[in-house]
Amino acid sequence: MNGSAAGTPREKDEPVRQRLLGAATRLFADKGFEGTSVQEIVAAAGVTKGAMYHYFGSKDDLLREIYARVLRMQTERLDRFADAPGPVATRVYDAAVDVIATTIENLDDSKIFFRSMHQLAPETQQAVRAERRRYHERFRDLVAEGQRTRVFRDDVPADLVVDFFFGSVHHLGLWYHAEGPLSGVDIGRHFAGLLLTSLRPVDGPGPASG
Amino acid sequence: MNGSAAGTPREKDEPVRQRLLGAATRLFADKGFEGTSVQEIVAAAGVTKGAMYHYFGSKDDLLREIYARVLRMQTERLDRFADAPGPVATRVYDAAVDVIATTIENLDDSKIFFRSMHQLAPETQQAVRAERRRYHERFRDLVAEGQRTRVFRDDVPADLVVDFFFGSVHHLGLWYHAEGPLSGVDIGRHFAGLLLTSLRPVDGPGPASG
Amino acid sequence: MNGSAAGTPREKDEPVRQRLLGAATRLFADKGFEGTSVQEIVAAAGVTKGAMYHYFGSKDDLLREIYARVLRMQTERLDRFADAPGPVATRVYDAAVDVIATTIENLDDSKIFFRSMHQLAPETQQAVRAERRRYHERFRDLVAEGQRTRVFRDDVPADLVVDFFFGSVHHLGLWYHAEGPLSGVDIGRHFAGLLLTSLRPVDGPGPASG
Amino acid sequence: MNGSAAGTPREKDEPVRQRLLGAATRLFADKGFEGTSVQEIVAAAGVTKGAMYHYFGSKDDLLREIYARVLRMQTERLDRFADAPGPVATRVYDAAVDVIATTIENLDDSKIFFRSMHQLAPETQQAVRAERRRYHERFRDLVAEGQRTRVFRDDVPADLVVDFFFGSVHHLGLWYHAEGPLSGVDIGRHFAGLLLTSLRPVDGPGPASG
DNA sequence: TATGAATGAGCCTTCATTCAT
DNA sequence: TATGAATGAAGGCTCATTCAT
Repeated sequence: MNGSAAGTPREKDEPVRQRLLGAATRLFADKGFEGTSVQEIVAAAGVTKGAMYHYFGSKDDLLREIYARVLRMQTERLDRFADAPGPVATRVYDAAVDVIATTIENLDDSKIFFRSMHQLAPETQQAVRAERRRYHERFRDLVAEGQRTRVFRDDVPADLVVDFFFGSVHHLGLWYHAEGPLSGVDIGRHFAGLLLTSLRPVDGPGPASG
Repeated sequence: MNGSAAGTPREKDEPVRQRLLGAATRLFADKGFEGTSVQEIVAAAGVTKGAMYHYFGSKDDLLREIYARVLRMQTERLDRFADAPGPVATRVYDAAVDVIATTIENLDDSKIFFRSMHQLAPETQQAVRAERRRYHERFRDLVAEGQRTRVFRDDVPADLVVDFFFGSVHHLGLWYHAEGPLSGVDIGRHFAGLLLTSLRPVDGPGPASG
Repeated sequence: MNGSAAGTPREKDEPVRQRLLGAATRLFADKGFEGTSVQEIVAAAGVTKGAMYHYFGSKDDLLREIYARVLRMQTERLDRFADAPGPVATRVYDAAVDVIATTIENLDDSKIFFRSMHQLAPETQQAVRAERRRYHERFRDLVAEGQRTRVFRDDVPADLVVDFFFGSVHHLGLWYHAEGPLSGVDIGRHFAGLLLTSLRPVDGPGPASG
Repeated sequence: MNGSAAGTPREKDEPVRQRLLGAATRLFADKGFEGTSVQEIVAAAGVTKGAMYHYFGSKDDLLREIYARVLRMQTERLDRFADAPGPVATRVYDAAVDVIATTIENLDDSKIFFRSMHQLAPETQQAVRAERRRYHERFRDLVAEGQRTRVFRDDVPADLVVDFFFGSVHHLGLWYHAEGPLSGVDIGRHFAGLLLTSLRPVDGPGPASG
């Protein structure tokens, strides 16, 4: 018989834990992991230090959870798009639009991801990299499928295409602002369009021949 | 008869200052700005703390100098390529190859640049952003020139094209390793090729139509 | 069954805070504010640095508390004597004896007060000066009352009389030693006697005419 | 054949030394001895650190010189007044006026004297105290002479009278401002008048009997 | 006589974490 | 489940002083 008697159970059961993760995400994105003190996090979450150490083993633990949450979501979504029916070009396009729109919806997560990787404990860091690499390979396999079927040019290694595109994705947190005229999906369509176009078979690697 | 009499005086005139900047660059890239202690920097440079504070006003000052050095170099190089004669596609291609090769040659600088911006004092941060914006605009103007002259597609805003491409550039530090099979110029040619291809006039924005 | 159950809770409720203030007072008086390190204070109080920064925001904060304590006590005592019934000469005499005896009882506070004022933050300094000025004015009004009623000579501005007398008070810390033959009240009676005599109406300002 | 060829020799021979002492005096009075860095002193004097360490053995040495200068001047002046002809009351009065006027003319010296004593090396401190004590005794002997000759009341120890009066003198630095309406001599006459009056023979030690 | 780069010890403060309650 | 006092290590920085020139 706990607090779930009234209100949505999910949000009532672990409100402290969620508030802590939310506050930590916002602060880590704004000021960096090392630039944020545990005191600031618990103050922003409206709890005390003792409470935080009840739910999380350490400050690093908070960061680890944030990474886990991001990776879980990204993997789930990519799987859905990659496993969908339809031509490979469409699947790549849709997955590309989605990853950009999703990244923009969770821009704080993205800011943290590439800025704070080196703060994780070595083993955690390796685990994150491994999971990330699986994600990369999933996307690369899609590209390679397009290359095998002659839908995409094959003079650029598929791995390199993925690094090319995901650079643009990861960079979003450094320039995108919600106040601008373009929504996340707008950006997604533009970027995915550039990606698909860049993969069209070409005559040569140099500057446009025409 | 040492090198300072007639030879290159660079290594003898400011050896301590240069050693400090070098050590700081390496360490900041490896462990982050906040993860690196002044003690570690001076130990790596083989001097004492007092010496560091003789040449730099603070730890922040070291970071500021690193940013200034990067910006100066990047601006100089882009100007050279943008002002060169020849068709706009060639100029964009050459500049794109160069920025990637140069970034890879100075990968530590690149790692620091986008990870530690928020550690700079607000005014310094603004100055860096302003200088960075000028660089962005210089590149964007090249793209826009190509769009005006119908060499490039014009259904994607030139600013967005620049953000798309430079995401890939800035991301290099997160995956490129010198031990791989591809040199900086190799990567540059591949990425610049993808960029140029992505800018070819297209029928529509969706997944490749034909 | 310790003192905190029913006895005086003072020693048990805030032992660390009080020990810190006591140690700081003693050391600041001996070696000056800048000549005393936080390390020395916490060692003398038998706690760690972290504990000190749990109770006080900074080393300056300790000094500020010492000033506040002194000012509170002095103001309270002067008010009591000034508001007492009886002729003005008696009230001035009693207040003068008391301030001297009290100063001698808290000689460390007195040593700190006039030696370390310039170490306070500008705003704190102003607040202390303002409170000190109110004290001065309270005493001055007593003197002025005596001048108006012809009990005291009125050829010396009352403000100047107060500065004259309180110089002697503040100077106590520089020469008084408890080992001497005279108690605080002894000194108080002598100094108050000199003050009262100096205020007797006179023929002229020059050297004694008779 | 040194720089004394042009200009007043005295001021030309040791201009650096004098400028350093002047700058140090001003800064020590403003910010305290420990609150003033050697760098600030040499900057204010317009010389370099090396120059300072050429003329003075240490920062402490500067302070020692300032104390020596003050003591020398005060002793000289008191001697002149004490050894003058005339009644003892007049000599005390004149000496009292002079010490106040002189103190006000050199208020920075006075501020330093009582605030920074504890910064001197133990031996220097003892030497200063000894010299100071000789000064005190010289003045006390004047008072005692007046008591022996029945010009002054003798129910207050002469030593105490001197401590009483010199408290007022030393306190000047804490409240006197040149912008006020009263000159140094004005204050001197008022304070000396209060002193002389306070020394008139009285009926009893208590509050004025009338 | 004067320079200024370099030293090295020490200072104030912050902070993640623990633990008795 | 939660508190908050207390710890202890580490961090950035200042500064009087020295020394080769």
